[in-house]
Amino acid sequence: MHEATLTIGQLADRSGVAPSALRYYERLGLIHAARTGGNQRRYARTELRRVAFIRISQQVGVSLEEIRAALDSLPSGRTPTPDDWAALSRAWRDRLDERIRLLGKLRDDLDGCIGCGCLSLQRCTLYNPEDSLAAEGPGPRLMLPRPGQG
Amino acid sequence: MHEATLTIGQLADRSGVAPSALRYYERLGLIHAARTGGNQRRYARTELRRVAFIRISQQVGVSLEEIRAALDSLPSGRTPTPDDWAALSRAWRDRLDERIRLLGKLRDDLDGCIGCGCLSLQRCTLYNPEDSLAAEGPGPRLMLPRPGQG
DNA sequence: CTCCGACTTGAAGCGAACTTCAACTCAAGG
DNA sequence: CCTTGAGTTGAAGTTCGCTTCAAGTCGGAG
Repeated sequence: MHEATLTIGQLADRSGVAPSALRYYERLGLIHAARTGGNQRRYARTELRRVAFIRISQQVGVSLEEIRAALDSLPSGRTPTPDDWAALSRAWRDRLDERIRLLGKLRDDLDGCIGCGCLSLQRCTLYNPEDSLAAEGPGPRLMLPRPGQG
Repeated sequence: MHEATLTIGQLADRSGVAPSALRYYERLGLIHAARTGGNQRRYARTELRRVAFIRISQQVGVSLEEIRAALDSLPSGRTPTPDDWAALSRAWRDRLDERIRLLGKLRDDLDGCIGCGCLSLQRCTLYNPEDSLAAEGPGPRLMLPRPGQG
């Protein structure tokens, strides 16, 4: 016991991420696994940290594609140090600040409009909260919480 | 000029929402339109306010299904008053506060972890920010910014 | 009346992030 | 050796919030 590597089930249990999601992450190049003779995945323990970083980044509102790009920027030769991870985390700080700021503004405006009950389209500050309304391309696009795009 | 009703194109222009989206909202029962003899939609001006409410609610992070439920709770007999709209908006306040609070906590934790560079799964407060990790059902589900889905 | 742009419909597609399924192999215990 | 649970694959399905398309109709100007 206390093996050096983890099976996909073990990584799933320890990270709280479903095996199917882990395989999906691997297809996207977010995590990596060695293979046994019988073609089963064996994860290094450092992959736990990668998975943690992925889930935290998702909470910040970053897409898997951007997360992949961030992970690719980790030093390739050596095992990433705490400082390496801290640098990546710092990169999300501004994202998070901006999201919090926009939501805060929305709340303030909503409070103001609860007072007046206006909801008038062009007039109300609520309706054009300084960005949004910039449609680009097909597919679903929400105005604020958009789970990955800018 | 200054007609009593709006065509779908006019409503689209005035609300900033694409005609296809407006038809979609109608299919979901979020907005309603009368029809001309030739089967074209004619929107009452009050629909403008409904559309505004829908877009604002989306920014708060509410799903179209929940928005529909909220709109259904408006008085059916009369045209909604500013107070009616204010009551609905107030209902989203708590949602918004909670989202802001969670993001704020994430930011603070992220700051803490930038200091230590830990990202350790079970130990780090970042990884289990008091809720999340409750999978239910198929389909995509993000942990925080979830644009509407549970 | 003709024309053209705006409108109608249903069905299909898209993008993200996964899950589910079927059919199969591997690994460990008895 | 046999069984059983865990792992493998590729393909297809799911959810949300739309957009796009094709094929046809409406409506107002000239």
